Amino acid sequence: MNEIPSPFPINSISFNVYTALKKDILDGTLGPGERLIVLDIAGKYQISQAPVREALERLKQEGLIVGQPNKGSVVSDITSKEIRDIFILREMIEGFAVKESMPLLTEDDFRYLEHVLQEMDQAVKEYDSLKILEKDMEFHGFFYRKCNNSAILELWNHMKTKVMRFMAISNRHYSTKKLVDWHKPLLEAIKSGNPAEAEAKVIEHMHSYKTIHLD
Amino acid sequence: MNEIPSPFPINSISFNVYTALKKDILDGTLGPGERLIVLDIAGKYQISQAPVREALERLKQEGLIVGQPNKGSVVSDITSKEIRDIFILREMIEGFAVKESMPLLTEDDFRYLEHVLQEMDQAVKEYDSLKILEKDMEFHGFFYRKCNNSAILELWNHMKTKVMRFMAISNRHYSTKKLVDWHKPLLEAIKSGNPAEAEAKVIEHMHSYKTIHLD
DNA sequence: ATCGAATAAATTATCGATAATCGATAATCT
DNA sequence: AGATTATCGATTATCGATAATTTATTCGAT
Repeated sequence: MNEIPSPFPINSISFNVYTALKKDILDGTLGPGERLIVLDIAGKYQISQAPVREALERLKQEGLIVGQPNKGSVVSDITSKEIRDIFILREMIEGFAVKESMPLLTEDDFRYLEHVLQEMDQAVKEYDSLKILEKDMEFHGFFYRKCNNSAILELWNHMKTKVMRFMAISNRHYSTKKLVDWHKPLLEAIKSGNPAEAEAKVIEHMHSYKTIHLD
Repeated sequence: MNEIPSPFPINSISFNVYTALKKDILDGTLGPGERLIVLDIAGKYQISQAPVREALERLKQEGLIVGQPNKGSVVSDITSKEIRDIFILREMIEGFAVKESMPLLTEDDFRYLEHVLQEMDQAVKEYDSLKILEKDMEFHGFFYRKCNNSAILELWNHMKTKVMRFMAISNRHYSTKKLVDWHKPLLEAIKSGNPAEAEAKVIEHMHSYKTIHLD
């Protein structure tokens, strides 16, 4: 019954404005603290208030904006403390996600993961930090999807949004050659089929992230 | 900036209808699969569609209902698989939450936790399964709040809603004398100040839950 | 009888307007 | 002056109606 994770009318006005606002928030066009005024947005896109409200409600849900009763909405802030908290959490569960996924992985999966790393490599060469970030998320998200735990997958989607947002806001450029160097041995450990080794590598990996992202 | 967790006008029509619907869902008046038709609800409470839509959007956010584009909303189902997934996740993080909290706990905190257990004991004697459940959540939630990790606290609030809903739907009555017997040694281990021992007890505790809740 | 197209009914999505609320400033009182 | 109340502009919350979409029903052709 619960198959629909996006309870949002695709190709509807509300979905379009939601998408547009989300993009603006994620790429930093709308910075933290910026006010979102229903009538202004409705005017900008030449639509009525209803779909704007619906879009804002959705963004609230995702934590991208915060609102107070009768006082409208502002783009939410996100602190490095929150990101550190997320990486602490990831350190606890991502090893599990990888371990659980491992027995299920096929040759196709490995090819796919290698492909993602190739694209990441390419993005590094192009200094395209958004693309690097996306490929990084894709690589890690893969295991969260595969590990067959709905609670963990849901959690990942939440965390992912916040991390992406933080990277967009902070002007860290996330384009280090090291990033690819980190993922290759991790993938090798996973391919080797040794769960303990893979888990250790994941935890090490998370630790490195905390440094690159936050310190 | 992000202090407002409830972006909802209290004392507004939308808040009232949201509360009413939530109550109906949580106490089972509206069972899984039941359709929620905007105009019907608006008619029932003699209000217009807008606040109903807003309330539904909020319930969607909490996972209590699911909706498909242009097809309205139905009360969501929740499976024992989802609950099992949650306890697997809790097994990974609740030990951490307890360990992190331990150095911060005061005598007042211990007294409070003991008080909660007393109330749980009382609830067991009264066969009041809702109250038992609430006290259980309060006990465990305490550490999620104390552990100083926003991501983990947020996650807890999410998980809590689902577990409570599952217990409300399933006719398991959650009133076992064992429950209190489990918490007492857990609290003792925490009071003892030995993190490793406390963590072990937490994991054991989670394991027992999986049995009592699901098998 | 069964199928599918056409139509009707039900429901959601969107609209534009009105009412309620907020924050700031001006006016009034002590 | 200092504090309290009234007013104003801006914005949100709510409304009732219309448009768009989905679901149910009818009806003719096979």
